Amino acid sequence: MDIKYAILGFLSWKSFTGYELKKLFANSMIFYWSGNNNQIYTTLIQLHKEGLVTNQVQHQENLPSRKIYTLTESGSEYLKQWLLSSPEIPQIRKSFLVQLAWSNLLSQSEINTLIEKYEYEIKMQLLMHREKKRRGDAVNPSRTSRENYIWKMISENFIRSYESELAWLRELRKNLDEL
Amino acid sequence: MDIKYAILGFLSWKSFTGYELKKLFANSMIFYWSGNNNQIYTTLIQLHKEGLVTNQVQHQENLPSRKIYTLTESGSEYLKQWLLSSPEIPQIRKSFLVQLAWSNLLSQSEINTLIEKYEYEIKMQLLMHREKKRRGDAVNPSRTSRENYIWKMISENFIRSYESELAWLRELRKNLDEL
DNA sequence: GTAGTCATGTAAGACGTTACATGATTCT
DNA sequence: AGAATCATGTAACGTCTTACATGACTAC
Repeated sequence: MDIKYAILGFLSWKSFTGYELKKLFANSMIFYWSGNNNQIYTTLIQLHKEGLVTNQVQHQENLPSRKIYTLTESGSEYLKQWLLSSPEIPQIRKSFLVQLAWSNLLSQSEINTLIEKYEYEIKMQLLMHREKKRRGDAVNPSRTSRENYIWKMISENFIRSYESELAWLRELRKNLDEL
Repeated sequence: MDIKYAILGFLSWKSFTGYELKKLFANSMIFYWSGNNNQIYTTLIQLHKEGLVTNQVQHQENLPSRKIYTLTESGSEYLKQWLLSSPEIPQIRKSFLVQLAWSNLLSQSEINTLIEKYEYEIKMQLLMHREKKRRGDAVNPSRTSRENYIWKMISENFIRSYESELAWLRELRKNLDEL
């Protein structure tokens, strides 16, 4: 999948500048791109060339001008086509599992340390996500109750992934200790 | 993370040719790279330059020659250093969640179709993994009971991820129907 | 005075994929 | 006859990341 659909999605919510989009990407987990300049600005320029978005330059005093991007009719159509396309299977890459796979080269205590470090990282992620959900400061267009529910469930999806990982880790540790 | 550690890991198990490694990657989920020629052969050449592996050319009649790669002492050291390094957090990319996020543009029945398609894909993945585990034909060095257990738990990790996803999907569907 | 925000853009490079290239052998 | 396996390698390209570049303003 491509960042362009995520950008078109944001613009289907409301108009944004590249700078604003960049921050939205940087602060979200669902929209998993880093939010680096290169990708955002060049994608916007390309979408503009293809007529999927228009922009309006807003001059400001004492601040740089901003380009406010708006979705066009054909942009909306293009996005909708993608929304209806068959979902891809999740791409899950856990380099920790690769470390574990070759942990035969490590001692029992080195393995335990490795697992503990990973467990700590996962717990931190979980805390972050739970805190974001609790504070309700996660991005959420919330145009309808359905949309609001869907965005909450998207947050919940991440939380459950981490919870499932922790449950798995507890079992792993317990059985390794008994071995 | 880099494919080179995964390759060094395989070679810490036993010697392999590039072609064999390619198939190992293509058939495994944990070692999530596609197993394309370019990456494998060029990485092996680079590892050889760095002295982390050596190779021995084996000429065969009626078949192309093969280069059998073996881990060196310094390759083993290099791998071990990485094994001891702090695990990265999992990289989870679910483009389906991006589709869901902007599903405000879709009708209720279009959303349901989308969810059903995704559910089907996840179920298929789960079946595949369960079947692989049941048949016991998944790659597993199984040099010690500890290693055998760890590799089984790695398979289990994938199965649980998909099970957790399905449980989440059931809840999503149920509540969207009631909304 | 150092760092951060606002705002846009470019350059260089890492990582990964598909496809191209060769050529004999074996299976259906 | 056509496809797959064995075996190595290269080319072209897509995607994403970090870092560079500018310049004014604001906050500590």
